[in-house]
Parts: sequence; structure tokens; C-alpha cells
Amino acid sequence: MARPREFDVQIALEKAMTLFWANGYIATTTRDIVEALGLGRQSIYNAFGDKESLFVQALERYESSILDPRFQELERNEASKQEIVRFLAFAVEFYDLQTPRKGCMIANTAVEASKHVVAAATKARFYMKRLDTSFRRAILNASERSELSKSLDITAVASSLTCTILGMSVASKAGATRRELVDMASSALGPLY
Amino acid sequence: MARPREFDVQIALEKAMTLFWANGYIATTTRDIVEALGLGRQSIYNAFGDKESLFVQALERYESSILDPRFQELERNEASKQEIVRFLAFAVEFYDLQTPRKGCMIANTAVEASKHVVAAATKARFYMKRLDTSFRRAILNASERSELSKSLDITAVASSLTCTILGMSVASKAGATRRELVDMASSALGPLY
DNA sequence: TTCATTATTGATCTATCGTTCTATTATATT
DNA sequence: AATATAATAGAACGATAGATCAATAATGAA
Repeated sequence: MARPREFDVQIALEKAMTLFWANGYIATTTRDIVEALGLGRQSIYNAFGDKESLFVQALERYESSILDPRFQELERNEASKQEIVRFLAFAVEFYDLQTPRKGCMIANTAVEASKHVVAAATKARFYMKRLDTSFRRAILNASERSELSKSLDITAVASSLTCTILGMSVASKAGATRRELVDMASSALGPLY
Repeated sequence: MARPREFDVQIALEKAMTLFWANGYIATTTRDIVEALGLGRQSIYNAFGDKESLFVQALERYESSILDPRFQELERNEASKQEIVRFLAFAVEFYDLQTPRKGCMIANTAVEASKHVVAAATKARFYMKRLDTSFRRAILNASERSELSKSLDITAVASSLTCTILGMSVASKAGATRRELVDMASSALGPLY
């Protein structure tokens, strides 16, 4: 009935995600996008709508392709101490190995884009809640298995771990060494031992 | 010999600082600046140079008027546990009471502007180092006074406190409650007790 | 085969970006 | 009082922002 699309929408979205992730929402121009995606302007507008809409879709792509896989273990019902440790260990790898350092796209978004893109503010808030909730659940499980000290303030530790993940994102962009990132993570895990 | 300036440079810089702090470097337009400062374009260019130069001066103003006073206690040679606790307590107030939440200007800069303003990247790196160094020194003092557990990894705890300060900045912008900020701070202080 | 529909291409739109120019105004020194 | 100097106000600059238009190409359904 109509002419078929010649490019893969998911691949294009992946490229847009990488671009926004590295450069932020505001600093990324539609010219940058056209160039990075290797497509015509109109094709991009047809497929994704305007810049803000593309950005939101790129954010969602980040959630599904980057975040979700990493949350999978931590969000299991039986997740416990080990899953928290593994999550933090992964965060260290994730942040350290980026070249250039891009940090966490959602954390970046909270800082940079939440004023201009309503959905970005919502997603940032939700991401923080997601971190907190899953950490909390895992700590609770560990506590029930008597793996932890009785006096542990579960709520506080969950908040602290969430804070650590966000802080590592900023620190990595500010040039933290791998060693520093490792220390941040391991020290935040202290209360669990 | 020449016509005197009609406005106070420091007051104008303060206004520019607040604007950049709230909206970031890229998203702040020269129109916004002209409007916020209540001055003519040319007067601003005369006094501060171009946008990037004004931004750097605003950053330096932030350091001297916001950061330095808060670092004063923590950076004393004899600073110890109490100064760390007070620093964190202040950070909670600082982040929580902002309306709207602006976080830390340097942390924001690390995320948003370090790609576009070389001086911003440098300052962010330096700020992180400054946090780390002063925390480390204070922990060392506390350790020498036998206020801490012998087995404490001083380097790791310093990194962790630094990470917490940065993380709280992001968290506060993402809508963290006061309670959450308090928990982040107090949990990061755990190793000191 | 025709036709409605959508993709593609690239030119083009208006608005706004950061910056500069021009003309005028106000002061300190001579 | 005259003059050199810098501040001020506002128009204007070229460049670029995000977005759209117009023309052409390619498909499936009738």
C-alpha cells in the first residue's frame, strides 16, 4: 500500500541513544542526529517525530537495552546480598570502561534535561525509585536469611546504595579512576558485612 | 577619565551564577542573561567577555561564595569526625532547601558542560579531588585520635563520602525527599562509628 | 495497470543563537 | 570648557537552530 522503510528503526534508535547519551539532550542538534544516523531529515521526523520525541524514545531504548538486563538479577524476588554486590560490581565496570566516559544516561538526564523534557524528569524519578526499591527488597531478603546485622537501617542503606550509583555516574564523568570507583562501591557495601 | 560603570559587577555575577546554576551552561541563552541581569548586552560583554567566559567567572563565583565557606571547617588541619558529620549535615540542608532543586553547580557542570567548556571539566575534576583530599585528611585525624575502627580503609571511605556528595546532588534534582537525603548522608557516615 | 499511500531527498522556512556595530551618554583629566 | 575614554542602549549581523515543504520514488491493494 505504501513505500516500505529502507532502514532499521531499532538500529537508528540505538545510534540516537548513543548520541544523546554522550552529548546530552540540549547539546545534540538535529544536524548531529542526521549525520550520526546516516538518514535524511524527513525520514527521521517520519519515524520518530520531533527532537524531544526522539529523545524520549532513545531514553526508553536505554532503559530496555542497557538498564533492564542489569536490573534483572537484582529484581528477582529472591535477590539478596550477592545480587547487590554483583550489581555494584557491574556498575564499576560499566562506568569505568566507557570511552569517553558517558555516565548513566538517566542520571545525566536528571541533571541536564529534566527542565526541558517532562518525561525525562519522570523517568529520572522513577529510576531512582527503581534502584531504591530493588536494593531495599534485596537487603530485606538478606536480613530475613540472617545474613546481616540485626541493627541495620534497611531504608537508609538502600538510599545510600542508590546515592552511590548516581554519584559514581558523576564521578566517572569527572574523571574518577577505576580504583576510586571500586572504593566507592565497596565502601557503600560495607554495612552489608 | 572615562565613564564609570553604573552597575555592581559582583551583583551581576551573582545573578549570572544563579541562572547558570539553575539552567546549566548550554540551555542558558544570552537573552536569558540580559534579562536576568537587567543590563544591556554590550555592558555584559564589556564586563565579562563572551558567554563561556562569563560562565567560568560564574563558576568561580560559586566556588568562592558557596563552596569555600562550607569547606572552611572541613579543610582545617585539625578537622576530624565532627567536621565530616557537619559537612554532610550541611549538604543535606543545602540540597533539600533549594527551590527549585538545583543540586551542586560543579556536579551539574561535570555532567553537562565539561564537553564544551574546558575550564568546567578541570574545575569538576579539581572539586572531586578537593572533596576527597579534605575527607581523607579528616578521617586520618580521627584515626590518629583513635576515634575510628583500626581496620578502616581510609582511602575507600573518603572516596565513598565524595561519591555521596555527588550522588546527593543528582538525587536532589531527581526529587529525593529530605528523608532520603538524610539517609544517604547518615549511611555514608556509618563507617566512622 | 492504476492509484492511494508512505519513504526519501534536499531545498527551504522562520526563529533564535551568540556576537558585534553604531551612536549616544557620562565621567575624569587637562 | 574641551577632550579622551569607557559605558550604555539598541539595532543589526551571520550562523545555525528545529522543523517543514515540494518533488520524486517505491510499494500493495483494487
